Amino acid sequence: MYPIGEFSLITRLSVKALRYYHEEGILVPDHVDEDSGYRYYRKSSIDRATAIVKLRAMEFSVSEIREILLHHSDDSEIVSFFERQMSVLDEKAKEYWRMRDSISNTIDTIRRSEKMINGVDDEVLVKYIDDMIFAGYRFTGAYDEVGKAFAKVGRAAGRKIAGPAMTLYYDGEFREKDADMEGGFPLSQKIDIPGIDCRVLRGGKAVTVIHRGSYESIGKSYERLFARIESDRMNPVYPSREIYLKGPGLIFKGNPRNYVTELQVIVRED
Amino acid sequence: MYPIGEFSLITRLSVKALRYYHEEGILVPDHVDEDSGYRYYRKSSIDRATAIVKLRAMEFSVSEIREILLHHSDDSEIVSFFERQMSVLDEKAKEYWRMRDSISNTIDTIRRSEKMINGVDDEVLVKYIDDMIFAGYRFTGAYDEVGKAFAKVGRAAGRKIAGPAMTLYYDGEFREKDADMEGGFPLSQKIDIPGIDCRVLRGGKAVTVIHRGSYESIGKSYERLFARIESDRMNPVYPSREIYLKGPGLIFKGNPRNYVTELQVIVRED
DNA sequence: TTGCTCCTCACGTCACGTGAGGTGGC
DNA sequence: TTGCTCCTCACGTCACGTGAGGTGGC
Repeated sequence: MYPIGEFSLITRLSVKALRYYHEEGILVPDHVDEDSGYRYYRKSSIDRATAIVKLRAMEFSVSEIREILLHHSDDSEIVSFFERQMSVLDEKAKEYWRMRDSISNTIDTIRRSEKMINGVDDEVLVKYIDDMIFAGYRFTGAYDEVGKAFAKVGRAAGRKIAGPAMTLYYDGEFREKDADMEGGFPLSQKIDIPGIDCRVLRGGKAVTVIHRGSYESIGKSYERLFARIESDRMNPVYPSREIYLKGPGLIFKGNPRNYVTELQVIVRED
Repeated sequence: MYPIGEFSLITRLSVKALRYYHEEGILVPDHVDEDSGYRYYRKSSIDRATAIVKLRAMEFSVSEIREILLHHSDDSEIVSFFERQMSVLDEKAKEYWRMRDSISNTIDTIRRSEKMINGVDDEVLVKYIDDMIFAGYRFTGAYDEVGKAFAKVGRAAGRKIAGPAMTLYYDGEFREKDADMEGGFPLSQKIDIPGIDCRVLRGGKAVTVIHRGSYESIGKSYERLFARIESDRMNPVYPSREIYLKGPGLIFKGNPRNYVTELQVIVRED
């Protein structure tokens, strides 16, 4: 007969755990001294204790273990318990993996954004834009409704997103409630999802400018950009583009004064 | 200003959760009526609430969220929190996967054992045994020390184990304390681990018998087996084999009366 | 007498869920 | 007056960990 301390060393169960298992009735001492209340365990109780250790390691709850120990004494009888528990653990593993993956995605997005706004030039520039794979959702509405397009395309493209959100504007003018526009993302690979238009978006010579601050004041940056187009006698080609290098984040909205948006208008010289 | 119920619908946080976040100071109502104690939230608090929802979905604790919200208001500032949390979730996912895998292994082992004892013949038989890949650990000692060999080989071979535990006996006689024996498992693939001997174990014509019950009475089954070898004038080739078709389980020891062991002695006819 | 082992409360954990019992405005 | 929304306790969760304060045998 072992007192609780020795039995604890043998079974690698803490003294408190042994007392708890006694209380819960899944591992009752073989003898309890009436005067002192000391618990004593027989050698033969070691098997039961190690079975409990193994079942706990499989994350069976104490009450499930009670159920198992009450009715069964052979491995082959509890295969169905194992099967159920396996799918429980499987789900948990997958769930944690999904969460991990989502955080990883978030980190990537933030990092990409940091890189892109690193050392951008605030002057109006003429530059050549590369072709890119782009997935977008086109609709007619108010300018601030574009968020739903990002959400739609974002869900569909997931890990294939390769750059910041963009909006394409098909009208050559300002329209308060019925602007024709398309929100989406550049991708690393083509996708084929109904309702989403994924194709190669052609680049070319473009006039661009960086807008810093909230979207309300974006008109002033367009003014600078179109001034240059006129002075250089270039012809704008629509859709024009807005690229949200840094906008509201995934967790925090952030301070709009720190938002960074690139405006791009492809031009044609006749 | 929204009362708590409306704010709950907007943010998809339960009323109780909102009260708890108030108590914990991470989401304080914008106004609390002094008389009634009613909580009211401004529209501008929705962003903070959705940030909390997203951080909770990443399994940040409430106190971590308090820390984050106290000092930060832009995604780019909390990348290090994300990185730490990602590795935490990564570990959890892997841990659950290991547990899942271990249960899956346990199930496979039990199933295999059930299959093998299904319809075995209790008579002494002469049959041909196939070659097999076998990994074993050979040592000299008492018969009941073979468990350590199974543990050693089992850890090394893991998923490659393809059948029940076996012992090979190299002495042609009974030896109480210094038997020369080897414990191990048949494998599906060769392994190369120092200290463990993995090779093809040759089969051949053999005399076999099934022993049912505890190992203490195994002598009687050997008696039947050797009686047949003698009566048929065959010559035994060592090592002989014991195959534990059903022995103590991974969780329960089970009842020794239900143990099933196959004894095999390869024979040569001159 | 001192140390050691053991005992029984009692409280804490973490993020809420679930009543019980009561109030104020439409 | 009735319903509805909200309020504040208070207790429960799950498997123990962590003291506090005390006892019995060597």
